[in-house]
Amino acid sequence: MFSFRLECSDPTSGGRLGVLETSRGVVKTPLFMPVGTAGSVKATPHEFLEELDYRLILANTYHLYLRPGTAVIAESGGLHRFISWPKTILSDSGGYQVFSHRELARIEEEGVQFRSHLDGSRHFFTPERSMEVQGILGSDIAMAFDDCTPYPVTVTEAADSMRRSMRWAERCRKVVPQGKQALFGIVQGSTFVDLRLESLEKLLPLEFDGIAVGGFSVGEPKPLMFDILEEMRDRLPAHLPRYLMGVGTPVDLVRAVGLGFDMFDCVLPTRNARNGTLFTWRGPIRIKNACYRCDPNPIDEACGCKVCQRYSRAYLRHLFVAGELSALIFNTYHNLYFYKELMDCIGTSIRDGSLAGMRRRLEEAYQESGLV
RNA sequence: GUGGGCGUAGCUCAGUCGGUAGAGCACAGGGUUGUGGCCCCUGCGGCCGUGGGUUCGAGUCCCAUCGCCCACC
Repeated sequence: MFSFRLECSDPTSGGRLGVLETSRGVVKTPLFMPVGTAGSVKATPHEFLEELDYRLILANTYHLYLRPGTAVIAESGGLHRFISWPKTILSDSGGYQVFSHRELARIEEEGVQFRSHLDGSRHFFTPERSMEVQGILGSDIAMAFDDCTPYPVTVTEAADSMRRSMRWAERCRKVVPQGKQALFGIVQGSTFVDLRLESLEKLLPLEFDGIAVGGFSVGEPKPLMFDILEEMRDRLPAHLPRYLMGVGTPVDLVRAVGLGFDMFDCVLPTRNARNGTLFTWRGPIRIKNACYRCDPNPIDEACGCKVCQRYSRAYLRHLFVAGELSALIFNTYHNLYFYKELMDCIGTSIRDGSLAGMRRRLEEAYQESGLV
């Protein structure tokens, strides 16, 4: 079961408020989904996710297929049971992994030949196979298997790649017809507006449950992405959830919500936490910096998270520098709290009509960091 | 006491035939967008134990000396 209900669409800010429902629960949009590649949001027990009220996490088809493998997950009764997460799961198709490990992959019309990054073993992934594996995982929302186009490419290469993704999307749809598992199609087309619009036109007749936009944040200039999102804005059907894949920074999220996007995932809050970058309302701080050696203050005075309630920057810096596992856990917890609060705040701002102001404040705070 | 080995960046060590020094780690700053805690970039850092000598020129060759290690007495 899958449904998306649009509650309001604010003409001034461009932001949308909605409710997404699956048989495993209800979530409000705009929504940020933490990335749990291998069936776990890194450094984060499920209890923390529940505490932070995250009700939808990502899992990755490619990673879970290689390890532990579909047999183990099937034997355990599906991914939800295997990882003991009763709430909603969205599975990424593996398309992005082909992109990020493209030195190990060879793309053909039929599918992708690739070597495992774990042990070098050979595999052949097709749209059908990705759907089959996502079916075994039993995710609530499956993603079409796409060809994520690198940047930069020529318009010809981008068109070839995008059209391949569209043919693959059609094949995905045949394996997972409407009403079975929820399935989102993915718009490609690199940085070419015409290709993006063509891609969208090709997806719409396939009646996907949601429209994702992929292939951004792969090295292209940021304004280019926002220009294209703006061009797409009025062509996207209002009744479908819009998912901007792999994005992004706090400022990216506010901007993209203003362009009508409802769902996001990104490794930034969790990966950057593990590398020492912590998000705050006054900009990012790099906890490893020497200036925090003796700083008795919390990461963020304005933050209500339990890490900020208890621990000083000095202690968190020490844990990070010492390579303590707790540093990864505390840092990740804080960043996930920040992202949750950010999305809540975005929702409230849409209701208030204050999204533009919030966006300006955040842009100012993040201006100097480069994370804008 | 005798013989041998070793003293080069904060640490562990490279340094060819003699041409005024490099790496890794550490430290400092930056990067990371459908995830490997990985990784990448940049920077700081040296009276080459000390004193003589040979040489146009010594981390490198010679002498002395100090320190550490090993073996033998």
